[in-house]
Amino acid sequence: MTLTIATWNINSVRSRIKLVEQFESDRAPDILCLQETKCMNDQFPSAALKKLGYEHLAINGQKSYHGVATLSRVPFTDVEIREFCNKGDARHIAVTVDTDKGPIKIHNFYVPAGGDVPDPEVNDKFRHKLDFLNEMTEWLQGEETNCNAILVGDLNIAPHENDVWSHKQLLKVVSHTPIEVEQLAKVQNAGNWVDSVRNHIPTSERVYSWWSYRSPNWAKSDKGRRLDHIWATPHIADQVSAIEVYKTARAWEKPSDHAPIIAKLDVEWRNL
DNA sequence: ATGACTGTCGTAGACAGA
Repeated sequence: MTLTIATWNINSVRSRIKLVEQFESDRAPDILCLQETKCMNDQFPSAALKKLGYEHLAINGQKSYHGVATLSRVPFTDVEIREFCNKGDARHIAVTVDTDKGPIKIHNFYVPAGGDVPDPEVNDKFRHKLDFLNEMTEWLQGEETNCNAILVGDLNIAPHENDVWSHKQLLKVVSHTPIEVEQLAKVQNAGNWVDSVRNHIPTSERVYSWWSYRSPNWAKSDKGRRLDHIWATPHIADQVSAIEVYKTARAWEKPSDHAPIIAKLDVEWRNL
């Protein structure tokens, strides 16, 4: 038995509940981490998701914006929510599940997008993004270093040259600027995280998880970015046997602008 | 041509996404 974990920026869970159902039917991940749910907890379509087999729901929503949720067939032994930058934003939730390799903590993050201008002096949203990453770094290098963990989500940064359609043209575009890439590396180092997607797909190959709505020929022009990530602590990273970017979902009717990413782990969770 | 868009709230158009 394996454990499959998916991350997907759904861009409104209420508008795209049918797409979540389609994804469950196609790939049936055991744990599905959603970002940009865009609704308060009492508006969350819990009943429809429980029908899909996701009996265990960890939800951190807010009105209109942001919001994360972790849906699971596996029971949680713990749920934790952390607020960043004292803004009251719903951008993180962590669950813990029991496996034959011991407990695994699964962080689900939605990092701020950062607005248009990549200068913290003139753009408060960019400053917020950098502050958020700093807080992540400080927290992760604290008490979070010694347990088995996975960190997924829309981190809104494409770190490598082949994580964007044009490294040169995006160097000054928020999501691929050197300062962001550097800050993301600090977060990664702080938790000793392995980039599981790049561990399975070499950096010489292009990988994207997001394509703008503004391009009607998004598939043909393929001007994407890898904004969504699956990281794991070293021992768990060794158990990741497959990675898939489910690009099919980006071509569905009324899609999210992000595609799901799936990791398959050789980890036992049933009948422990 | 990095835009030719999209969701929420609320009922027009601002705001956010990235």
